[in-house]
Amino acid sequence: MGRSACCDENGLKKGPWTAEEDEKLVEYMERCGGDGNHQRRGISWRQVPKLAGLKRCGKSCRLRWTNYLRPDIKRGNFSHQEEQTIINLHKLLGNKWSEIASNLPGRTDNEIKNFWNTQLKKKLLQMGIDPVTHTPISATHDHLSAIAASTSFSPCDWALLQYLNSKIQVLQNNILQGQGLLISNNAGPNAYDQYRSCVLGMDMEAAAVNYYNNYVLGSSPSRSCSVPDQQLLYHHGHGLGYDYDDLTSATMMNRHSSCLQGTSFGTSEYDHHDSKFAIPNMKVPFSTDDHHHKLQYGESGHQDHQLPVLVSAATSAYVIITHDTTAANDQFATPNIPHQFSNSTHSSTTTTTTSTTYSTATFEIDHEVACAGRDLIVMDDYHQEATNNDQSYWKHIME
DNA sequence: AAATGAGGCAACCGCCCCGTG
DNA sequence: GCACGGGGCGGTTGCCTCATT
Repeated sequence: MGRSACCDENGLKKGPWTAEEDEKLVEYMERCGGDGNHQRRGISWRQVPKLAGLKRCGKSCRLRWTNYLRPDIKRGNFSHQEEQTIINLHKLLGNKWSEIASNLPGRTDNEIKNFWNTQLKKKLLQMGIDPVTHTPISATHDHLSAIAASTSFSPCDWALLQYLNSKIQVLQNNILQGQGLLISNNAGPNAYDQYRSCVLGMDMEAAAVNYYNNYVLGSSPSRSCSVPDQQLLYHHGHGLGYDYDDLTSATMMNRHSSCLQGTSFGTSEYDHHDSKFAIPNMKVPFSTDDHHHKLQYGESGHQDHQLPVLVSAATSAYVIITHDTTAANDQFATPNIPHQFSNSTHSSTTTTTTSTTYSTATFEIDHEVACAGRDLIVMDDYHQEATNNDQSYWKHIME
């Protein structure tokens, strides 16, 4: 037997709340000593309207209080940081608005849900990102998405798959160009390949062929997946770091020279300094384990804004560094530009959102640099620029 | 100036989960 | 184990505002 809706009871008001009703509810809640106290006293929300002198159902009171009248609610536009937090959490959690809200002090699930539905969704679509899957909208990626959804990867596999994806892009490009299935025609070994071969003893080319034959052409996934699609789908060389502290953010877009030209891959954000956002069962090369932390920055160093980028020989790439220049946030100077970009062309723009001003500089990684197999680590203004080609470094932080 | 449409957002609805008797 | 009530949650609705015609 279904339960009757709480508002079905006779004489109860529905619809928008008046100032007078708000006042009564606030007065009652204050009398109770704040949120939750009435519950601690054993008073249910159902009793609240009676005690507060309201002709509303308890549920309506609860919603009005939690979504609007609560004193700790933050009003006003969402900041750039909040936006990014929502996007990142939505990527990990989906439509778990309450869970997302719990990470945004002063914001309610309803508010976040509305903000997502009315603004963020559109924004992502404009960027060419599917707001449901957070993956680039393209046939190629849809195909890979389907594969990713049914396969599972160990931490090492994850890194491997990034690499394999770059190979697949090459393959697909070749197919498009009628060149056949030559997996290594234009991609010489880079430092990353060498690292994998030498440290892990893996034959990358063979692995790529194998992967492509079995999982792409053969569509024969045999493992279960614990890694979100988008992590697989972001092209090898995609930026993986993201600044949660709103000082500098960076996005890596990677495109293949022809088949993917013009395709926006959008952002690939991953909070690598706060484990609560970490994707389960995934260890990324730049994980913030203490060992790495001390190794790179000493006991008290920071690495929150470190943005490692692996650049495949098969790709050209852009790095977009977005720097928040909102007065309140501009505590640090402009981002360091890694010397890898010193000879690269770049452009810059300044964007102002409702609450944030940020400048965006785009740097094209020189193809020769990419082909030289440089493993780039892009640092923000907070830290020293760092470059690391050192296999021992990667070995260190990946183990 | 009036009509219309679009977008934003507060509020509601219905389902689900969990605790309790 | 079952029924019930309370609370929480996500999806949806409908009102309000503002821009456009």
